[in-house]
Amino acid sequence: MANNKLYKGSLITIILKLLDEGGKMYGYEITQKVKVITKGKLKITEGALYPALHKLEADGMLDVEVEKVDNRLRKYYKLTEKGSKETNSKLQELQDYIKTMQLLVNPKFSLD
Amino acid sequence: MANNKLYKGSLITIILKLLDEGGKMYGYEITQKVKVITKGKLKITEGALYPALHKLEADGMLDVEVEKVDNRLRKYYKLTEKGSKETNSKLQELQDYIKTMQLLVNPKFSLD
DNA sequence: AAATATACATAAATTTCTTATGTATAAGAT
DNA sequence: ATCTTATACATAAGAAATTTATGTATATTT
Repeated sequence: MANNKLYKGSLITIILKLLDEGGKMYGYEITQKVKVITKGKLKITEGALYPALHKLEADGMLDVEVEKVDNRLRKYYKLTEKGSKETNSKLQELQDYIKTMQLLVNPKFSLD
Repeated sequence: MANNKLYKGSLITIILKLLDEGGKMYGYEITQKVKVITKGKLKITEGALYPALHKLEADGMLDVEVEKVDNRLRKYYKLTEKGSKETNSKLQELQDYIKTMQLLVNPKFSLD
């Protein structure tokens, strides 16, 4: 993703949040959107993205709708109700993670 | 660590930062310190911690010093100069990660 | 005509962590 | 006295997420 191991574990959160905003998106579109938003700093690889989308679908988080545009296939994904709840949960986990990490690395007060 | 996949990839950063503050610490001490600072939210397991310490040592980030206290063994680790630089680098990566993730999940402005 | 972009997919290998297990001493509880 | 918990290290099997490497196919740009 970015030669930065901290992104490990973040892919599902990113996908869910983009779908939460974007309404419905297809895989390739997600990779491009992430590139634009992060100004190229973060690149979602296909080898990570597609299995992640398949897993989210299998877990009932996403619904799929296949379309053919310019004779090319697109698989549009959108959040199910379950996926919408999961998005909120994942975003909360991200906020918790950030708070906890800042506790660990920003020792404003001595805690001994 | 916390049933939150976002912590994946964070262990090295946590260890390095604690050693940066603590001067020298031994493994068990690190697990306890993390528990205290995070009020029990984050627990470093031994199965993750010890291999991580060994790897950091092998990579020249840490120096070891064995001590015997109350007839029990302690392996004190401290940052080498290389490890000190790596700490700064890892902390920068954490700030970058947080900024990028906030860009992705806090769409203050429409970017289309 | 060749290279790049769009659009999907999977499989082997790697990395990181969990879970389980093992050894050994010290301290606290019953 | 004995059992449990705490202190202190260690490793190995398995799981999960991702990287890297391929593969197919059509459209667009050079």
